[in-house]
Amino acid sequence: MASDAKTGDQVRTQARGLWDTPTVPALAAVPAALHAHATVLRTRRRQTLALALDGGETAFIVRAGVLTLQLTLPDSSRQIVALLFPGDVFRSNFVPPHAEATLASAGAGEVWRMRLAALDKLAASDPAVTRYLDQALASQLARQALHVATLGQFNCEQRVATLLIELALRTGVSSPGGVAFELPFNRKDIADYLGLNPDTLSRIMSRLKAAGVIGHSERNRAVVRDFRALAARSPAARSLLEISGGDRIEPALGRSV
Amino acid sequence: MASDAKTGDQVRTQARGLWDTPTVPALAAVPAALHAHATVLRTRRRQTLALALDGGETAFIVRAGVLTLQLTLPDSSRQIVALLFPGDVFRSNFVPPHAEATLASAGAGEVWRMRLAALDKLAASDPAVTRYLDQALASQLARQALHVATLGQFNCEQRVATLLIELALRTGVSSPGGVAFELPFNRKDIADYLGLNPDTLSRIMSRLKAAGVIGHSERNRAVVRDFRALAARSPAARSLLEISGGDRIEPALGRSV
DNA sequence: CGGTCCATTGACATCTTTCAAGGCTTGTGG
DNA sequence: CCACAAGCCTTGAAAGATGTCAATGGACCG
Repeated sequence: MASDAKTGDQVRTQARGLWDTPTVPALAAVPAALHAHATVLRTRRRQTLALALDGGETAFIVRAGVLTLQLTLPDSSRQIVALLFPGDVFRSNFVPPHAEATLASAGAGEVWRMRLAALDKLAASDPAVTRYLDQALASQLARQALHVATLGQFNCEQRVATLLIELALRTGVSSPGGVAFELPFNRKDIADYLGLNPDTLSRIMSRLKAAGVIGHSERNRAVVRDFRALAARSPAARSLLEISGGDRIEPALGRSV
Repeated sequence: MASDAKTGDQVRTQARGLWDTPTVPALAAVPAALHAHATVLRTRRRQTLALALDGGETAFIVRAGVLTLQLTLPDSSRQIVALLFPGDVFRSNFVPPHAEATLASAGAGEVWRMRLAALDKLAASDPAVTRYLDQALASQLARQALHVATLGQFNCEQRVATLLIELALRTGVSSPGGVAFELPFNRKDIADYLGLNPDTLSRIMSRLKAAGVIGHSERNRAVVRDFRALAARSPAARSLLEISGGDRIEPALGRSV
């Protein structure tokens, strides 16, 4: 079955796909026109971005790093509603009223900010911008749908596996021990994203470590030792591979999921 | 405090807001241009709508009734990802790959269908269409964010209360016993939307009935006897009121939430 | 009238959270 | 360089919430 050769290929393919090229197809196509009209923000870890720019609606385009969209409803704890990766577009009118919404940078990153009106105007005049916005939105909505399914149907372990896969695909780099990546969030953040509690999350991570799926690593970093085993634990693995990893990686893992 | 007068006002206002006028502001503004280019579909209860129109991407605009977007991932049960109400727009490229997605009509309704390419073309040439699509999308994303928070943070009862409020605001009609509305879904559907199991849902409903919050009613219908008590059980009540009910209703309930 | 489907409800199993204790990492100041 | 403090992470035990299974009952349909 030439399994040795295949394995070698997969590793190479993964390393390339995961690190050297833009992981999100849309990112490559961000129209230059946007840059000209946007303010470039360099964000630090945990920095929050004001949603309203002196009263007006605002649009954000993620260029590097990861943003979190947090929502706190009255008498309820915080939910991290979505993770925004490079290429993603966020508009301040995407958040519900009467909710405390926060856009925060998880790690260091770069964000382009502009007035919503300016973006609209740009979109109206430049078809490339329109196409880009459409595509970015479709990708985000698809991911949001997966996230909803994750929260609604998955158990603890499946949720954690799903997040690890998503982060590995987005920000992972192939290294001797497996795919390594930053965890730009602390336990509480991850728990709030996955709708579970930090203690439970910690237990799951310990279990995954014990099973050899992920490795021990420093604070704020993680290493996936056995990507297939991880993928086997998330019903969303195939979908995430296609969305985040592109076609390069998907065939390599198609069989194992 | 003139509370009698106020109560009277509230009831009248609610009845009007909930029934006689379009509940979604965006709906009123659906550009006529869309109608000319769309196929009008009359949907029956449980009818599914094919996502691809002979190979091409498709767009749907809900005019009447409620649609459900269902997602089934491998080795996982079905999740109803979103409810689509009149005015909402759905594009077939909003669903993730490698997932079995279904768009289904909950009750009888009317849907406009057109090719995505045709809609894009229309949006490019008609600013009113663009504005409408933007607004519809923003509203849907805001609701989706609430739904994520609902699934991630709310307990059973809060989730059920949230759905009841949403349906009451969208499709409810003020009647002697309270606000009555169709439940276009069976228990399993509701459970799949809220990420819980039908038995649990049944228990919650019984508890709400016992508490006098909702009334007994025929199959497929529900009556909210005490809207305030219901609103008090959902952290998302205020947000839903503003999104779905418009400003007419919100002040009336502001104090009780 | 009987059959079928769906809703309800109890008993029990399982999963998840809560609470509390302890350990590890990081940063600070001597 | 070490000691100490603060914050975060880990882990056990117990409680609570939710899911599962099975029996029952009620509504609709032929």
